[in-house]
Amino acid sequence: MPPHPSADLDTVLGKAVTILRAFTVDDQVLPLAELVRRTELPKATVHRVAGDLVTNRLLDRTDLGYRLSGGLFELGMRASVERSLMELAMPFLQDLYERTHETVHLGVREGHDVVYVAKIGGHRQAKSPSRPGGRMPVHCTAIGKILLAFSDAEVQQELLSSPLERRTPHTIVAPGLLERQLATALETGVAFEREESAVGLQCVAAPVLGDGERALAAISITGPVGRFKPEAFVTPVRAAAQGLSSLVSRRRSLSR
Amino acid sequence: MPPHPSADLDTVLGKAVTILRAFTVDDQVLPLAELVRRTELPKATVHRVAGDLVTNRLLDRTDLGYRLSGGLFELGMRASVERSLMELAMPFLQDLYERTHETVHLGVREGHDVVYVAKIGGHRQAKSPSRPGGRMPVHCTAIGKILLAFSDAEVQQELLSSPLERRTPHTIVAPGLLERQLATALETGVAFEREESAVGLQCVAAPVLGDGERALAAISITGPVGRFKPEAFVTPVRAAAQGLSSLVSRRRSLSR
DNA sequence: GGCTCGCGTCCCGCTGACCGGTACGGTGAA
DNA sequence: TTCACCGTACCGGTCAGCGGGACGCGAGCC
Repeated sequence: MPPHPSADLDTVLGKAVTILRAFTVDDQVLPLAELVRRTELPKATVHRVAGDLVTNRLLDRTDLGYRLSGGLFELGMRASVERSLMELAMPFLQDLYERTHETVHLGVREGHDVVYVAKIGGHRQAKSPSRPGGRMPVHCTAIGKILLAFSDAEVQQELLSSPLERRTPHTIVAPGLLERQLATALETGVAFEREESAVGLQCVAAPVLGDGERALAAISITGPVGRFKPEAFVTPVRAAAQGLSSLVSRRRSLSR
Repeated sequence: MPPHPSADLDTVLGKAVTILRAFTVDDQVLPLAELVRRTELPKATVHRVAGDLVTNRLLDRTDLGYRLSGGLFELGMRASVERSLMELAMPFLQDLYERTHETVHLGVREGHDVVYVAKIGGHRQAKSPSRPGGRMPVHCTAIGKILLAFSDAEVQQELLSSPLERRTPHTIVAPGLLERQLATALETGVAFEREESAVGLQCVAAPVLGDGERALAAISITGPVGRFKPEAFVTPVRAAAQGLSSLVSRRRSLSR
C-alpha cells in the first residue's frame, strides 16, 4: 500500500515526493533499503533520486541512511497559511498555557485528518500521541470534531459516511452519535474528547472562525483524566479562540 | 542572481526546488510571472513544473497565483533534527518566556546564517525581523555569535574572512572586533547583541551544547533597548540552555 | 574457511518525460 | 483601438531518467 496514492510515479517529481513522504514523524533516519521497501520503487531508482534529493538539499546523508534535511524544514515553515496562523496564534496559545499549564494545541483540518500546527506543553506534559506537523483522525479528537462541526455540510456528510477507525474503547465509531455531537458542538461552540484518541487523555477545543461559520483552525487544551476536568477549561479556550478569530478574520488570504 | 546557486537546473528536481525556494518567508502567494522573474526559467517550464508541484501537493493554486502548500509544511516538520530539537526545547523556551515575558528564540547555524527553529513572544512583542524558519546573518545576532563561538575553529575562520554585511550603524563589520567578541563569548558562555541586526533591539544568547564544545543550537532573549537590559537575563538564558543541553546530549542522532 | 544474505553502488542501452520556442485568448491601462 | 502583460496550450526533438542486472562488501552462520 503506497503511503500517498496521489503522487504520480511516472515522473521524477512524483518519485521524489514519494520518497520524501516515506518518512513519518517518528522516523529519524531511514536506510536505502527501508526506503525501497516503503516506496516500492526499484532500488536503483531510489538510490538515484535520493542522491538527487541530497544534492538539492532536501535530504541529508548520514552513515545510517537518509533523513529529511534542515532545508526542507525551512521550506515548510514558509508555507504561508500555516506559518501566518502559527505566528498570529502564538501569543494566544502562550496565554492559554500560562493560565492553565496544560498542553495546548493549534490544528487545521486536512481531509479526514487534523494536522497539528503548533503544540505547547511543559516538562511533564500528558504524553499525547500528537506532534507538531503530525496527523490524527478528525473523528476522535476534540480539535477534529470542532473543525468538522464548523465545516461545510458536504464535507461533514462525506466524512460521516466513511468508516470511523477505532482507536480506543471510547472512540466514537457510530456515525449517528458523532453527528449528534457535532450538532451540539455547533450550538455551544466547543467540542470535547474523552479518551477517544488515547486512553487517559481528555480535551476541549474551540474554533478559530474566519468570515462566516467556517473554521480555519481550532485550539484545544489536553490533560490527563485524573486532575483534568475539560469543562473547567471551556471559557479560557473559547476566549483564546475568539481572540485569534478576530485577528485572523481581518486578514484575507488565509482561505485554504 | 539565482537565490540558491547550488540547485542543478538541468534536472526537473533542480527546477522544482528552485521554484519552491523562490518563495521567501514574507511571500504569501506568487503569480506565475513573478516566479519566472525570480527563477529566470522559461515561462513554459515554470508553468509546467509548477503544475506538477501542484499535483504533487507541494504547491497550492489560488486565483492570485501559487503558494507553498500545507503538505510542504507537514513534510518540513518531519525534518528530524529541527523537530526533535523543537520538541525538546519547547518546555524550556516556555519557562523562559513565562519568567521574563520577553521574546524567546531557538536557532541553529546553517552556513553563514542563523535559522530560527522556534520563536515565542507575547501580544506586543518587540517587532524583530526574525521569523520561525527565517534566516539572519550569524555575525550580527546574539544567537549567531554564540553558535559561532562554539563551532569548529575552521568554520569560524572561514566566516571571519568573508565580508560582514552591515545591517545597522551598530553592526560589527570589523573581523578583529568580532573575533574578540567570540573569544569572550567562548569564555563566558553567553553572547550579546546591541542593535546590530535591527535598531532598537538587544539580545542575549546561550549555547545548547552537544558532546564536547560544539553548539547544536542556541537560545536567546530579545527585548527593546529601553526597558530591556540584556545583562539581567544572562542567568535565566544560561539556565534554559544548559537544561536543554543535558537533555539533548543524551540523545545521539542530533549531530547535523 | 566458505557460504549466504542483505546492503549500497555502479553500469549501460532504451525510451518516453521533459523541454522551451512559439502562438493564442483575455484583461487592464494608455 | 492599441499595446503590454498575463496565463495557457501545443508539439516535435532529444536527452534525462529509467531500472534490470552485476558487483563489492561486511555480518552472521555453518
